[in-house]
Amino acid sequence: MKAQLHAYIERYIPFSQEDLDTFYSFMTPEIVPKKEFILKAGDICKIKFFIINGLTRTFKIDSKGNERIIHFGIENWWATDLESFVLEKPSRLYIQALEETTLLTISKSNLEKAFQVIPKLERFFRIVTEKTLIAVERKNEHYIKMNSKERYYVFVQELKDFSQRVPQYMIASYLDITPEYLSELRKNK
Amino acid sequence: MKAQLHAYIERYIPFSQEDLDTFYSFMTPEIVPKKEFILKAGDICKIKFFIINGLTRTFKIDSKGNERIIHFGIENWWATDLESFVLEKPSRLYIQALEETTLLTISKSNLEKAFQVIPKLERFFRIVTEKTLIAVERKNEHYIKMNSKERYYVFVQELKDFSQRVPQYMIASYLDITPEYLSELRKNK
DNA sequence: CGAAAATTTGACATGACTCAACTGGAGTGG
DNA sequence: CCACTCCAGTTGAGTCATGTCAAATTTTCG
Repeated sequence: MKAQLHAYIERYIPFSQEDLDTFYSFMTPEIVPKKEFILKAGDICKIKFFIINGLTRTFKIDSKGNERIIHFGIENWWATDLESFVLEKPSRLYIQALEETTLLTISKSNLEKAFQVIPKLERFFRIVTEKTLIAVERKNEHYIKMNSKERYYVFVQELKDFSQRVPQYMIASYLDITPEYLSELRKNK
Repeated sequence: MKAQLHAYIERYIPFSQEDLDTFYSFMTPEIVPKKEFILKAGDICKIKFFIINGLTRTFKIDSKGNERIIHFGIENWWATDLESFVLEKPSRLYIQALEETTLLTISKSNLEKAFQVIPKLERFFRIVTEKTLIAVERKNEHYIKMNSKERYYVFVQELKDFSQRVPQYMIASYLDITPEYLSELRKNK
């Protein structure tokens, strides 16, 4: 777990074993069973979760009461409601484990301490945030500006194995399609 | 101009006059006339632009040849194609001044130098990137998951004065609606 | 095995787009 | 300062993609 975190960080910056030990000491491992929530709307997101393995989904409830999946999280991703975390305001999002998921958690206060002790972590999180931003913008460009059929094919093509782990109605939700219509699309392949 | 940058940075971190002088020495001011492009698709985005005043739009050309506006940029925003800038690959975006626009530009290599000389800039850009990510995600949540009418009303409500500076067909493009249909929506207010 | 959840099917409704034509201002040049 | 052009915005007719709702079918899992 520690080694995995180390490898992940070293993708972006050089990081000594000492730094790793220090950073790791601010974190708490946690195993979350399937279906359990790690964040609920209304709560303030005070913890960042680094996913060691497993699968999460982040979703909100729209004005009609439907769940809308915003993104999935897999190993080596951070699951957080950044808006809630940064601004310390109640979240509008839910984050739920779809499989048994192993996490490394770090509280906001511990993260700030870590920044003080290991300044290069600022660089690391700057880069990680940039990567996340790029991914989010690419999703928008890719998906939103296509019609449903294109979106579905791009999704399946890019994430073939992943699309097996998730029920179809969740993929529909993520792609902003009704489950019925997605079913239609699959038929007329 | 320097003072404006200083005030902007100090929103997020304390920043001495010396640091400012150093940082500023890596930057180049530039005035871009209306309609001019500061980035074109195909080019690699090697420069970050900080907008002192004026107005830009970032857009792409979709598969049908239509312009799709991704976002606007006003004073105290950074205009960049982050994906192109970070990964050094050809951009798919255009960035164009809609009004005469004053910019502070910094090249990627100068930015890296600045990070080395002023490590706390890492923190600054970490925070700025987080803010940007929050804004992008909020746009998605707000706009994309609503129907056109709702999107339009939210937009006008939140950006009333701004919506005056921009022709209607650009607002339509930003909201992902055809200009004809937006016209329809406005009528049935 | 049985109940609950997920997927499919079909009939119908509608939001949003396309295309073409028209209107009205805002330059621009003679 | 008029005539002309050009561009943004509006209108309307027709169409299509996608959504809604309700029911049937299949799959999953305790």
